[in-house]
Amino acid sequence: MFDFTLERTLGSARAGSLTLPHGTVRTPAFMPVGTHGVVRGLSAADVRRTGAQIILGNTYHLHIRPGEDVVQAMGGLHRFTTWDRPMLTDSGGFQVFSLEGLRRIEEDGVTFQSHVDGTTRMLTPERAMEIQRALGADVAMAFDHVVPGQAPYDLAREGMERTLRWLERCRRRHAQGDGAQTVWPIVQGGTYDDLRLRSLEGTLERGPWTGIAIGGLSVGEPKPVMHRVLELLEPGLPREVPRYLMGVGFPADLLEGIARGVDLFDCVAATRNGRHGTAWLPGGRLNVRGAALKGSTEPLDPECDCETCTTYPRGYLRHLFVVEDILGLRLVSIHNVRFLVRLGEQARERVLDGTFDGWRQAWVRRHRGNS
RNA sequence: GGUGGGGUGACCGAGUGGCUAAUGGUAGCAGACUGUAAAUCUGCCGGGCUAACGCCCUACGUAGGUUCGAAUCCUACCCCCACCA
Repeated sequence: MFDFTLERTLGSARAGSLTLPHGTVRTPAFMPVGTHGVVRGLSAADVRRTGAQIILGNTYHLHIRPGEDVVQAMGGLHRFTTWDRPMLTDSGGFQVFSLEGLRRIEEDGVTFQSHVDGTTRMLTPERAMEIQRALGADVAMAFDHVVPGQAPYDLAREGMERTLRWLERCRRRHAQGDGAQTVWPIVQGGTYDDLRLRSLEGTLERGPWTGIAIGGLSVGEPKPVMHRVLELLEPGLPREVPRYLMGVGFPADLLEGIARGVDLFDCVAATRNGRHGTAWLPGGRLNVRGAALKGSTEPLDPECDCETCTTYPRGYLRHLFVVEDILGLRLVSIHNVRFLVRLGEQARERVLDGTFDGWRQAWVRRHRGNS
């Protein structure tokens, strides 16, 4: 039910096949984020057409609305969303970081003040696992304590050690389940090498795992630091399970991550930028609202095969943003998601045929700007 | 023809002697966004010079006037709206 087959390695880069209850995921792969059970603005059919093989949902958000009991009663997250391919739910650990000011962290768990209605909600490692079990995604994530990229050593250590203690609790609660779902641990440790290595060691001690995630990156730290942490961890990561770099990233980040041994990525930037009118192109990002696109009959990205690029001229997409029609948000989101999914597909081909590294370097060089 | 009201920057619209290159809003332009509190947020928005502080020019219908100083007061004219002839 949970299997990962490594098809080829090229330096640290890998190509593999991850089999989950709802299907197989060819890696490397980008996973669109569907926090509320929807990849914002896109229908399940839209997402399927981007070639996405697996999408995310979020424990915290779905617990608040509509409630995991409602989702479960409707047949689980797959039936609820009509997305019948693999799914992964994030544990709510990231909200410990992003909802700073609305939450209080204690050893037992985290008390959130709902950003929706202000009600108090408690998330513990056990609760996070129970909620995810009710949601019923293929993969559940361990409940972790994420700290900012600039976090001082003591805070990073506290978050890392707590994440390990919580991991033990997640593992135990998960062991009481029926085995229909797997759980992946998350390596923390901020930007500190010794903490990262201790986190990895402690995580592996509590294994074995069917996958392993690296969290707490792209949360404000400089890019070279993220690369250094990935390079530090890579040799110690088990070869036989997929590695998931959480919350990353921009197009170039995918390639840099793949080069450093990462198999799976997720990021809200594709859809958020899409809604905000920024499109990713091979040469860098483009402001779709920009006056330069007025009247343009060119496709958004002539090299892209997505619905948006094969159908609509730039001048029309700009118009949609100018008149604030929701179609514009959807079309650029579709393109950005397809852009990342396709980047994963291309990277996979290049790993399989042995030309990944040169291709990646040329790609990143061409893709100017820090997008 | 008479009476009353009104003409402010691309548009709408404040302002009724100095703190006003002129509140707000819209439109326009640029930027940000990385396990989604985000269809959001930020900046610019008369012209010229400057890396910047800043300096100069033009500007509140038109032309004069009063005043140390006017978008704001006075005079004439032009135009718009309403009502009455």
